Amino acid sequence: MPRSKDQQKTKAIFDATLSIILREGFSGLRMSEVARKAGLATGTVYIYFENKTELINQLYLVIKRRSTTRIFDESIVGQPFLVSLEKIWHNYLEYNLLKPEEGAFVEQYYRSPFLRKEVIEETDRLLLPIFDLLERGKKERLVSSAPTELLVSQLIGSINELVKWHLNGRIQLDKTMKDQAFQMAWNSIKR
Amino acid sequence: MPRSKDQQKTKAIFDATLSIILREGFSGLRMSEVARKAGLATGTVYIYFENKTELINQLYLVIKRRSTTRIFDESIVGQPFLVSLEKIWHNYLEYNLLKPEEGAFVEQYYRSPFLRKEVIEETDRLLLPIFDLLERGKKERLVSSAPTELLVSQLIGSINELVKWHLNGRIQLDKTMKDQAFQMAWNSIKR
Amino acid sequence: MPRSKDQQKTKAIFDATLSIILREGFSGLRMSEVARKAGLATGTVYIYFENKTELINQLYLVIKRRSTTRIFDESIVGQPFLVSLEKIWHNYLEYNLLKPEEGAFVEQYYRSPFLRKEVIEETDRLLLPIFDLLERGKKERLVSSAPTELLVSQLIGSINELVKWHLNGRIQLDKTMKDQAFQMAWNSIKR
Amino acid sequence: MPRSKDQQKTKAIFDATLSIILREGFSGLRMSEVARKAGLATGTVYIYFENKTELINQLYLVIKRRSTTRIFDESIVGQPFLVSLEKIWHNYLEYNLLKPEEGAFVEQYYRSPFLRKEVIEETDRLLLPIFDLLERGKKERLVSSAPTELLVSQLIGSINELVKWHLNGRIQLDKTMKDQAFQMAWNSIKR
DNA sequence: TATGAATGAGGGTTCATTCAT
DNA sequence: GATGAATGAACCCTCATTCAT
Repeated sequence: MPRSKDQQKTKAIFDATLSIILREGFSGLRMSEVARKAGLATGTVYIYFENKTELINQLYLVIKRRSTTRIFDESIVGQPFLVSLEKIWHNYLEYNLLKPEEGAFVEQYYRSPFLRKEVIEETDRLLLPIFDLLERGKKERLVSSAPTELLVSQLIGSINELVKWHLNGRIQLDKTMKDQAFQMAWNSIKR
Repeated sequence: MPRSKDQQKTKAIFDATLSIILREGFSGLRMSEVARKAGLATGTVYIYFENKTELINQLYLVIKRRSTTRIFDESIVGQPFLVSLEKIWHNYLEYNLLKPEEGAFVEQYYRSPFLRKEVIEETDRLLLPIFDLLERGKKERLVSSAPTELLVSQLIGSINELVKWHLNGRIQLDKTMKDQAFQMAWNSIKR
Repeated sequence: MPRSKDQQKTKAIFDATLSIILREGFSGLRMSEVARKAGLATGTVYIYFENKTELINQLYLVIKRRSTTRIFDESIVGQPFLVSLEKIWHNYLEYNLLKPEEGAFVEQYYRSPFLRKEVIEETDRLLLPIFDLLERGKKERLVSSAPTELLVSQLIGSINELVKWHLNGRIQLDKTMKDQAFQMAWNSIKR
Repeated sequence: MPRSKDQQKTKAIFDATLSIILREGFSGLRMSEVARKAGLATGTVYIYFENKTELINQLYLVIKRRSTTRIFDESIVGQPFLVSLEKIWHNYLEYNLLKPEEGAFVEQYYRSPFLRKEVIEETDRLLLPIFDLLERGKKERLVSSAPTELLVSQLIGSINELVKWHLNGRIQLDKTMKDQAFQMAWNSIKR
């Protein structure tokens, strides 16, 4: 049995799901529509995913793993603290700009009846590298001694909002703007 | 004369709606459940709101108007810039801590199929006072010359995330933590 | 208690009912709409009529009685047969052209779940004068010896259809056309 | 391969619809009842018809097309005028006696909120053969010179009423009665 | 494995009728 | 009597899931 075929269909289903959620939101997500957009029959989706909840949770996991991998890549290893931080900060921003559908999905997942705690616990752990990095920054006396959770939340929160305002059209994010935003972020956490 | 339309019932419906959305999310919002929780018959809800969309949009408007009024109150008038800023910052934080159900509602409204553009346009205008305040801060050479939209988005984004982490239990928001958070916010925008 | 007030309201309710049925059909008939159009509160309609069924049946009776009175008036008494027949034929036609809403109502009443057999039995008896007239025509050797029911049905059926086609716009009913139609009717039953 | 959409089911739905309307009238037509009577789940009806309106309009079209085909068949071609006319007249009568449910449906459709103008326009065109036939009768100097619309309406109206009176029990339609009725019809239009 | 018709519980909305004022 | 807000059963339609092919 061609495992490759499976992979393709799984991807088609994920892509279809994301594009529907970006356009119509979670409540516009119908399994038949996912199938149609993925070029499959409705029943086929149920061969790949036990049910809608499973599909959504799997997709959440995939997105979180993929995005973290891309964002942290090798940015951290063996680089000066601030270089790493800036790289990660930009990676995070760019990733969210590039994949607005994933952002929309993740945000809605949190408030959805599909959310599964174990999944959240697993994906929370994906943030460890940024916690580690900031701890290092503290040790190097570069970063404020405020609790790391606070530092991380503020970094993330401000980027998330930035992306929203950009997608809204309230902010036009060019190079300068991004640099200013990073400067603000850095100012907020630096010692 | 029959009983006349009742302000209290409107409130009961709004409260029921919010509490359901906090617990179950937008997709768990059933009109029959709203009615039950509000102590009314299903049909009665339709006397007060033409349909589900209308109920949700009206509620959004009410929440936004009420919250902005509370947050901005007289904090701005005739006070030194930084005093105003800190007051508003704390008002915003406290309001969101006090009414997590409203935050949950507002966040989901944005991605919902119920969203109506005119409503967003109206509520966006409610943010004008904070824009004005920051412009004043710029004129007084206290605040960075970065675009005001950027400054506002960063202030808001970081508070929103802070509240989320608090409600998640990832952050324990005591007085010290709040002060540190404000200090970070101020550091990010000050000149 | 002023009985006149009652009469007026009853009439207002009947008129409202008819005008709604003409525009929207039986299935568009809502008690609240009847009340609104009659300038009354919903509950008031229930003071005058026990329920919807009662309202409709009363209205049917009133219409049938009124129309028969108008159609037969004194046309029959002491006039030559053909003069009576033509008068009645024209009365019937004109009445239906004048009150299309009553025609629409009566037709739909027959197929409705509101129909009550006793009412039909009573109103059927209203047709007796035309039966009598045709019997007289037979005795005077002016009219075909076919069963009177057949004769009556054919006279009525052709007028009803004529009115429908006129209201549809498929036929433009002017004086000539009406005379031609009567001539056809007469030709169909004359000996 | 799944079961594929089924002609038989369409028919079952149509039959169920007609039988309900005959017994209960248009206002007694509930989609769930249609499904039950057709031996299907409610949702299944919606696979075959987009909604109630669509079901009713499709049914109207099918009935009108089928009945006209049966009524006109080859009765008209290459036969003397009066032979054709009598055949069609009888066909029309017999069809309506045979399918009272279709008559009931058609009559109510006209007054219903489901009526769609294009459908009426299309089905009106189905009457063209009888118009043509009568024109031919006029050319052959057999038929009165009255407007063809008038002639057609009178023929149709009298048969419709005849059928109603028969179904009511007011007329017992045997062979003799039918012949008399045709004679009346012919007398009404002949030159 | 793939298909898509079939299922039926469930949700939004309507509207005849009631009843507190 | 008059009012119109309140009630809740009932109806239309959707959509996650199943299953015959």
